[in-house]
Parts: sequence; C-alpha cells; structure tokens
Amino acid sequence: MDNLGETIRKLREEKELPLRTVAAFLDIDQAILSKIERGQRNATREQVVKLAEYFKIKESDLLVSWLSDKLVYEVADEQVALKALQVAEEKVKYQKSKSKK
Amino acid sequence: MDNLGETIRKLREEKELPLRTVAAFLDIDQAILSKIERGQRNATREQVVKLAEYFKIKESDLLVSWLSDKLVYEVADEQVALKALQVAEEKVKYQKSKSKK
DNA sequence: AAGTGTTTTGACTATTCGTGTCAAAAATAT
DNA sequence: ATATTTTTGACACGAATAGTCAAAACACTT
Repeated sequence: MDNLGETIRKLREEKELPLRTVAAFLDIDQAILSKIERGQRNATREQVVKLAEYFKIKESDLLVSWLSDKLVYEVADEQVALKALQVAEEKVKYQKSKSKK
Repeated sequence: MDNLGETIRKLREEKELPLRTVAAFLDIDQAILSKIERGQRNATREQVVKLAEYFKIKESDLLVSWLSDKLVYEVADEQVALKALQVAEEKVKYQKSKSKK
C-alpha cells in the first residue's frame, strides 16, 4: 500500500542520494523532506509534481499516492471513515456524469 | 446524493424554523448557517454533532454527509480524484485489518 | 406601497493551521 | 574520532478558516 513517503524514500536510497540533494531540487530544507518521507508532513502538490519529474516516474501515480494519503489523514479517527469514502466516490461519479451531460 | 447543506435546510424548512433559531442553538451567527446550508462554508465537526442532536437524526449519518462533502472538496479539480478515493479506501481497510490483528 | 421578518452578501477580524527555516542532537559511515 | 547524513523541536510567517456585523435583498402581509 504505497504511500508517498515510502515511495520516494526508496527511490532516493536506490540512487544513494542524500536528502540535501533532493531537497535542493525541491527548493526546501532537508528537514521537511525528511519529515515527508516519514509521513510526518504532507507534501504540497507542487512538490509531488517536482518529485515525479526528478525521479522520472509517472506524475499521476505519485499524485494518487499523495492525494490518497491526504484523504486517509482526513478521515482518520472517524468511525465512519470507510462509509464517507464510499459516499464521496459516488458523489464524484455523479458529478462526472452530470458534467459530461 | 445528499450533502449536508441540503439535508439540514430541508429539515429546518420542514419545521419552519428561521436560521436565527438554529444558529442560536449552534451558537453561531445566522450568516454562517446560511452559508453552510448553501455549501459556501464547511461546518465544523462540532456543529454537525449539534445539528444531529437538534434535529434528532442519527449522528453518524450526518457525519457521513459532512465528511464525504469534505473529501469531495479535497479531490475536486484532480484528474485522479476517483482513483485516489479508491486507493484511500484500500488504505483504510488495510489499516483496520492491521489494528484488529 | 409600507412594514415586518428572514435570508444573503460582503467587508472585516481573530485564530488556527500549514509551510518553511534553523540549529542542535542523534545516528551512520569512514 | 571525524565526516556526513538524518532527525528533532522550537520558532516565524503567511494563508486559510471560522467567526462577527451591518446593510442589502428578498418574501410576506396588510
């Protein structure tokens, strides 16, 4: 179940790059990147896009990891988490079908 | 596809209550309630709980409406919205199965 | 049309939260 | 032991959120 942090940590370690290097590319302090990799901080959308570019992986895949992480975070501690996600899905599907018209 | 705003507006109008009355119970200005009912503002969790109590409906049902609204809002404009919701679902299911142990 | 009650709007304020820096401590590798 | 890298936590700042207030718009009745 790949969350963003684990994914980019693996990629970075495979290439044996220090946090410093990747953080520089993202133009943030390495401390933040460290926290992102360990799930203590959320990345911004921009950072995700840059990370996909940096590691040359599919942007939409990384965006899915990132967005789903945020969603999980949002429903955390809620009894009705699962139900809410399912209802949200239906709402999105409904909106789509409407906008298509 | 009931979102929170529509739901509580219906309930309030059925009982022919002015915004003022319900807002007083929630301890907020009626302006906010007006905006919540029309989806211009998000309710807080506390307000949702109080609304369920006030209208004597199942708290968890209203929480689902509210939470799913927030989720939809969060994925709005994202190409991968649906996919992210599905992945989030799996992540939540996985967490559950893990915590049960 | 005037008058009353209700709802909506928008400008403004306060508080909370997100995003970041920095420097020191802890861990890892040489 | 020293270098390098990573983690931690205190802090700053800007943006987003949650709210008030008063006026405008709307809907009824009479």
